[in-house]
Amino acid sequence: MEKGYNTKPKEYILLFLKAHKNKRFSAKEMYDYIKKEGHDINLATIYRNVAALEKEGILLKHQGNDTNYATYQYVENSDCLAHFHFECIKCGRVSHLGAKETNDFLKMIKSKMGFEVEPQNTYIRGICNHCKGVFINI
Amino acid sequence: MEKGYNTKPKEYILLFLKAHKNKRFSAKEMYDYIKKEGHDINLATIYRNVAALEKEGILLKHQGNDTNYATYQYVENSDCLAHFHFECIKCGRVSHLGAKETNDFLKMIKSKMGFEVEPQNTYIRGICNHCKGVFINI
DNA sequence: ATTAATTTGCAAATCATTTGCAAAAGGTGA
DNA sequence: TCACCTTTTGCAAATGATTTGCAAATTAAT
Repeated sequence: MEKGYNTKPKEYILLFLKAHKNKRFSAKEMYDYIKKEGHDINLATIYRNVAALEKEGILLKHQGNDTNYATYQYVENSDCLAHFHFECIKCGRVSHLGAKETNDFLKMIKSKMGFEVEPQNTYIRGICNHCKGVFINI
Repeated sequence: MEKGYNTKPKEYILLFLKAHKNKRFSAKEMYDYIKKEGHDINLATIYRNVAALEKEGILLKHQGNDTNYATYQYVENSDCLAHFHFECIKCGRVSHLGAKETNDFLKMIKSKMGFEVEPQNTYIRGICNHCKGVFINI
């Protein structure tokens, strides 16, 4: 769960982002949407909250290469959008890399290469634990 | 070659970036360096020039995920030191991830997942800089 | 309810980047 | 080389996203 106090603004932000999973919104967009829903909120509060939520690993932050503002999105840990896949070149089994590790990697790629990666399309190929005999063979 | 007029400021910028290949600099950093070299230049001029040079594909632009400013770098077309590959889902172009980044990722995978990855078989899919209108890095 | 710690709202501050405009410089062709 | 037209520069002001200081409000625990 999220750390810190449970406040109205934080709740509005998370409710909104969870209701629009896997889409990315700028602070201003969240602000407008939440206002439109009839709730009062302050833009600075949104900035403070998304910064904290990102640090906690609850939101993903994106800095577009062509836009001058950041966007944030809520992703389920179990969502394939959030992670890389492994495909075993021997048995074809596909496993899933954690969202956190994936995100660390995405950040690195982005900062080092300026490359925009789409995890859901990405399969990393190698030899899986089964086929290596590390665990039990099928 | 670069388009447009050949002006002093443009020359200073390119000379500086070419003298520091594969490193990235913010507009302000270029400004400070060029000033320190004893040349006069204006910050707005730097912004206008790097924007143009990026459009021409001469410079790579990076928007760091943690910084709120863009950086630019001059990259040789022939630079290729990688094992990991990027495959653009738009144009199919394949580029190469740096050896350092590849290795960092391999280590992470190994320690987190016990997974043995074979980089040469691995294609990471996304949208390449070329298709984003930035630069080709083959 | 009291209290201490945290968070909010507001307005002002920051900071990177962009823009308008007049002056300066580049390139071309006579 | 000079005249001419186009592009680029420098400057200062504008913009736009994000951050910050601070007093007031809210939270969670006692």
